[in-house]
Amino acid sequence: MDRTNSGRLPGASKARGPYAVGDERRRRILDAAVDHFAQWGFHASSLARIAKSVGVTQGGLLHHFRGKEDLLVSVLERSEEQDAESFFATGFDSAADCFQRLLALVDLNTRRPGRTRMFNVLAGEASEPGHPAHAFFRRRYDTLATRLAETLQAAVESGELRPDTDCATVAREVIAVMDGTQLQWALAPESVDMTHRLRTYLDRLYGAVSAGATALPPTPGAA
Amino acid sequence: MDRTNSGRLPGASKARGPYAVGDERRRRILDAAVDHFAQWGFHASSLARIAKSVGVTQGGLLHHFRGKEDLLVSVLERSEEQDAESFFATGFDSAADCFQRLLALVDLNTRRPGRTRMFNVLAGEASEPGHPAHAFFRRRYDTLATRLAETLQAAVESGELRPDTDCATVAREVIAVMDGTQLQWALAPESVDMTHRLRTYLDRLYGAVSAGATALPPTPGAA
DNA sequence: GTCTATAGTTCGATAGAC
DNA sequence: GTCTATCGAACTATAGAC
Repeated sequence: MDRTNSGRLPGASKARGPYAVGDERRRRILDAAVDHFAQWGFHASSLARIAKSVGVTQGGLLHHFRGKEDLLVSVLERSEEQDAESFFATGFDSAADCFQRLLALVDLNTRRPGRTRMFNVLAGEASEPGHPAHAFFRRRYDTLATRLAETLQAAVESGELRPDTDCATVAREVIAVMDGTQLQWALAPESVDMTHRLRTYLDRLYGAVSAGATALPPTPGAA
Repeated sequence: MDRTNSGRLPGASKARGPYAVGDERRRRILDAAVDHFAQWGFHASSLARIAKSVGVTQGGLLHHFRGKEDLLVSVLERSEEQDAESFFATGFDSAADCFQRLLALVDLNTRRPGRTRMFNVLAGEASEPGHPAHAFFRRRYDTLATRLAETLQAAVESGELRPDTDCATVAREVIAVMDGTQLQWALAPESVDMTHRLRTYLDRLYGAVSAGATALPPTPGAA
C-alpha cells in the first residue's frame, strides 16, 4: 500500500502537529531537488545523488516521495504556491503597480539562483509532450498570460492605458522578455543585471501603452 | 591513436573526394543527435539510443566521434556554421533590413523544431559552469549581442535610428524576446505564431527607436 | 522513518574481429 | 568502417529489518 505522503497538505503527516520532524526532512529534500533539477534537468537527475546531498539514503527519500516524477511534481507545486499565487494574491492598483511587482519578483529571482535556473532548464525540457512537467508548464504559461492580460485590460478600462492596447499580446511579450533575460542572466550572472534590464524594457513599454505618463515611477522597494 | 574525425573539415575524410559515404553517415548521426539533445538534454542523452535511431551500433557511432562531449560540440559547431555566421555573412543595409532578416530567421526556426528545441534545452542546461556547452553559449550570446549592437550603432550613425538609442541594451532585449518567445512556442506550437509575435514586438521597437518612420515595412520574403 | 540489500537496466567507453 | 563483446559504474525501484 501507498505510504508516501507526497500529496498531503503541509504539516498533516502526523497527529503530533504541523511541525513534526519529518516535515523538516521533507522540506530539505525538496530544496536539494531544486538544485539537482537545475543542474541536471529531470531525466539526468538521480534520486541517490539528491538523497546523498541531503544526508539520507535513497530508501529514506522514497519514504517521502513515491518516485522521481512525484518529487518533481512536488517541487513544482511548492514553487507555484510560493510565488505565482502570492504574486496575484492581492489585486493590482494599476498597470504601473503590476509592473513594479514584476520587477520585485525578478529581483527576488536573482537572490534564489537555484530555483531560477531550474525553471530555465525545465521550461526547455518540458516542451517534449511526454515530459512529466509538460502539462504543468503549459498550464503555467497559459494562466500567467491570462492573468497578466486581465490586469492590463482592467488598466485599459480605468483609463491608465491606451484603449488600443493589445493586452494579450503585451502580456505574452512581457513573459518572453522575463524568460529570455533570465536565460542570459543564468549564463553570466556577473555581467547581467536582470532587474535593471527588465526595468528598462518595462519603462519603454509603459511609455508606449500608457495613456498619460511616459515612464514608470522610480522603484520604491526592490534593489 | 586518435582515429576519430570530429574536428576535420567537411569532406576531408578521404582522398576520394568531398562526398565519401562515411560523411553521409556522419551527417545522419549529427541530425539524430539534435533530436536527442532536444528531448533529453546533454546529460540524459544516450549514445546507444542515438546510434540505434540512426541504425548503427554504439561502436559504429564512436568511430566518428570521440565521445559524447565531442558529439555535442560537433552538433553545436555545425549549427553555428549553418546560420549564425550566414546571418551576419553579408552586411545589413539598415536596421530595418536587419530586423527583416531576424524575422526570416525566426520563421526558419519554426520549420526546424528539433534544432530550435535543442537550443532551448541546452541554453538552459549550459548555465552550469561545468556543462560542456557552457563556454559555447556564453560566447554565442556575447557575439550575437555585440554584432547586433554594432549593426544598430551603424544605423544610428546613418541617421536611421534616433541618436539616443542604447544599442547594446536594445540588442540584448531583442535576443531575450526571441528566446522567450521560442520557449513559449516550443511548449505550444499550435497556438503560438512565433514569427507574428516577434514582428509585433519589432514593429513597436522600431517605432520607438527609428528617427523617421513609425513601423517596419511589410515583410517581403518570410512566412 | 530510516536503514541495508538487491533486482534488473542502462550507461560511456574500450578492445579486438572482420 | 562497422561489428560484437565486455567492463565497471550508476540508475530506479522494491523488499524487508529495525
